[in-house]
Amino acid sequence: MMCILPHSISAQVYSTLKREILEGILPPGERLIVMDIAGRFQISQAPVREALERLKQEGLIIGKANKGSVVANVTAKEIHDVYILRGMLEVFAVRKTMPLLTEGDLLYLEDVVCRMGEAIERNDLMKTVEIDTEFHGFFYKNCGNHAILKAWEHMSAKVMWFMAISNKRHSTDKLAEGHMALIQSLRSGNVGKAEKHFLEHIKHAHIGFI
Amino acid sequence: MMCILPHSISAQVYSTLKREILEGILPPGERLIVMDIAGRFQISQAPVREALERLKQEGLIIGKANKGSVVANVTAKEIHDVYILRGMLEVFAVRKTMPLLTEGDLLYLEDVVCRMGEAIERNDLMKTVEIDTEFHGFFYKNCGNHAILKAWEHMSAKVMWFMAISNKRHSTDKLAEGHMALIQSLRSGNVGKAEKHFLEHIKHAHIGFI
DNA sequence: TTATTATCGATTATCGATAATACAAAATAA
DNA sequence: TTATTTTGTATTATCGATAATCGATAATAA
Repeated sequence: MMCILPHSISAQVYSTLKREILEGILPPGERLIVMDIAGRFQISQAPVREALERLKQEGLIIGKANKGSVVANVTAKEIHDVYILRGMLEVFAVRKTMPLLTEGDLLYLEDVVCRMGEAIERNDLMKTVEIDTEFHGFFYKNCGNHAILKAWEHMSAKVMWFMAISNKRHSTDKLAEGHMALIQSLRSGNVGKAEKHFLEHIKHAHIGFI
Repeated sequence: MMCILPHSISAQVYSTLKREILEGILPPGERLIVMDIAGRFQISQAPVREALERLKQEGLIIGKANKGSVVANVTAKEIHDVYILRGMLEVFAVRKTMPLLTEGDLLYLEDVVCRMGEAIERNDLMKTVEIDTEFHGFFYKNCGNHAILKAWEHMSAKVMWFMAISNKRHSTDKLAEGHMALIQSLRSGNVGKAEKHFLEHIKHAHIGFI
């Protein structure tokens, strides 16, 4: 209950609206009227409300009481704020995960990057962004700290949004190579070096793309 | 819309259920049936679902798809995980806020601690916990990083829960004094010292009370 | 004019009922 | 017996309609 199931109606609405926000089809400031969306999907208001609630909690939309919701605005300040938080968390996650990495893990990560390369090849922006999130999410999932994983899950939608915006302005060519290089650092066994490498990677992803 | 308004029905249900969870009236594992709660408050299911959704997102309850929700369990591991995360965030928040503190801010914080003392006097556990959250929330609100404030808001309900549990086992006598001492550190102007003091305070609040 | 109050339209918040789902237990077949 | 299918029950997920709320605008009074 109240879990947004993969196949539930609210989940479909959530996914669709999220994609449209990330792709810019629903630009910042665009109003999201429950009844309109319900009509568009030919469903009742309840699942729409649930989907909007989740988007709001992830910061993709802003809702005012008894008024409607609008697509949030992405500011440089906000990207910077998230970068600071993500930097702290991800450095921690990499530090904790790295000593536990198996060869199987590294092969998995390389496979993820391969799939990312394929998504980039066919210009599939959404898939590219999703796979990037899968790559970084690996460390949050394996760092052994559930609270930090939750914090990542709370902000990952915004990170995806930032990435989608920046990748429309800049080339994604070097994205897969950059991740392969991260794996190289992980293989090196030098934790301090890997932490710095991830931080630099994040910095580039957030600040460099403004 | 979909903001839980202070006076909306869903907000009342949320507050009541949260209080009952924190006070232990609803113990871990207790099932929360939408229809039952709706009947108890003499309302329909919609606001109940909204309240449960929020409790779930805060980690106070766990919901399985198409099954009901149950009150979550508090484990030592979980308290430790939240402590690690909170330590990182709050040290950052204090570091950023401290140089900006005015005398008015310090007087406000002292007033907060006074009110905390009063709540402790009259054995008002919930109020004590709320005021503690207000005290620490001050730094998240003023650190200038909205993402970190959001992260705090996501975990503060759990922090309140941990505190409520621990304060039922241990005395709250020294709680106000402890916070006054924190303000002393803030007045000292020594940022490094204050950071360490806050970290020690958090450590005590989380780990020491298990 | 200016301030205050009343009305209106748009949109959410809430309602009560129905449909869909998952789990457990009972029935059936091998 | 053991595995599979069916049925039943508890509970959520969804529905369509009504009530409550907000902001803006119009009407009124000073």
